Amino acid sequence: MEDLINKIKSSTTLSAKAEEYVVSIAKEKSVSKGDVLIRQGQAVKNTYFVKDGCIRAYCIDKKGKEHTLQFAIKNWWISDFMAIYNNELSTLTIECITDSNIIEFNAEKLNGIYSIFPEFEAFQRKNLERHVVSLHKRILNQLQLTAPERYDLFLKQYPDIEQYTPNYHIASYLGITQQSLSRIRVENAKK
Amino acid sequence: MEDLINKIKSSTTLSAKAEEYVVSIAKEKSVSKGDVLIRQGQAVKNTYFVKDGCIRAYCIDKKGKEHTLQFAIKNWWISDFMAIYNNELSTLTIECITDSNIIEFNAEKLNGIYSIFPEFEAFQRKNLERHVVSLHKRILNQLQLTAPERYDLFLKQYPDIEQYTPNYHIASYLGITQQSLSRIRVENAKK
DNA sequence: TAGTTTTCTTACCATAGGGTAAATTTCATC
DNA sequence: GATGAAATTTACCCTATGGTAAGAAAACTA
Repeated sequence: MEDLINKIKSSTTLSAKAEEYVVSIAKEKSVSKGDVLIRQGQAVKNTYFVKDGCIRAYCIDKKGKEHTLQFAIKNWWISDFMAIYNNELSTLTIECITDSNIIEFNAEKLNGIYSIFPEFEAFQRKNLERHVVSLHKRILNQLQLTAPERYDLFLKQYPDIEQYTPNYHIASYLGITQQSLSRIRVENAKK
Repeated sequence: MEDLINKIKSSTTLSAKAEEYVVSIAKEKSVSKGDVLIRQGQAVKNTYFVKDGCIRAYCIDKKGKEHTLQFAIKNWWISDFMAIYNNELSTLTIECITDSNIIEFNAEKLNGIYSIFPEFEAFQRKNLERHVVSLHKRILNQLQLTAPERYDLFLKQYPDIEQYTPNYHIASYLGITQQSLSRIRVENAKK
């Protein structure tokens, strides 16, 4: 919980009351590998802050194939933001890849925080700006890098994620099959 | 200018003073096909609101190949947000595809608006939420759709953009070559 | 440790898309 | 309308990746 409070304090002034409010709507939880926090097609009730562990967000297409949109590790947020912002049912499934410790927030209350404590607007605006930048970068990477280059970059961005997740989730994040990723890894090992 | 003011009013309360301020830092301009508003590698001074016309943002990779990140048409914003938020030099070039009418904002002043008129925080937060959603969707489309499917979707999202821009810019947005797009178009025409 | 399941690798063939080049069409300008 | 430039299509071959399947390795579980 402290990590999160410090994270918030680092980008906005946080009154004692605001801090108290955040703590009051937060629920610390331990979850197990395989647990599903949000299921595709259902209403999205919560947003999660990862204390430790590894969680991923994916969607399943018509053919039943999974596509990983995001991995969340220590100090990251994860939820189906599309569903929350558009007030729709979830298109994503959020699943724990490892046993994890998380902080659960009621998405509605967290969304209502702006009217109670307007100082959170700036905090969230800055968060969203960073989020937009990272998504822009991901799109540009997808456009201009080859699969091996994207894999290199991925390993740099998530240095020790390989110990958390099977490779086929990484392949699904990169937009290739696990067989292709395996070939890339074999090529890399030769060098 | 009215379009923009109405757009802002539709998502935040706008005091007379705030409106006055926005107008005071806005410069309406007519620009010509081929004009470059922001150049890759240089400082980003402005953010643009498109009144009409068509503008695109692209980056050039090591091999000299262009990759289109965004098209902006009527009522859209365009700039190098990565550069602005990270306070870096531009990685994008913003170029007018057609003669256009735009409103130019000094990016720094627009960024300083939050401290002067905090009511803009909510406006910008909501903008950014929508932006995040659209980027998420684009990434998911890239992951789960084939090139012909992405092209279909593109035509639905930008119904009459074909009259503005050569196909090779669309190909570059979709992440394929113009030759591939041409093949797709031939296939589509057969049906 | 043996057995079972999961993950990863390898192999084979099929295919979409890339690279280069040339032909064709469309568009702009005189 | 004639000329030249720009954009699109077509053709050729090549490569990266996909799909399916099977085998090998690793990770669990009893």
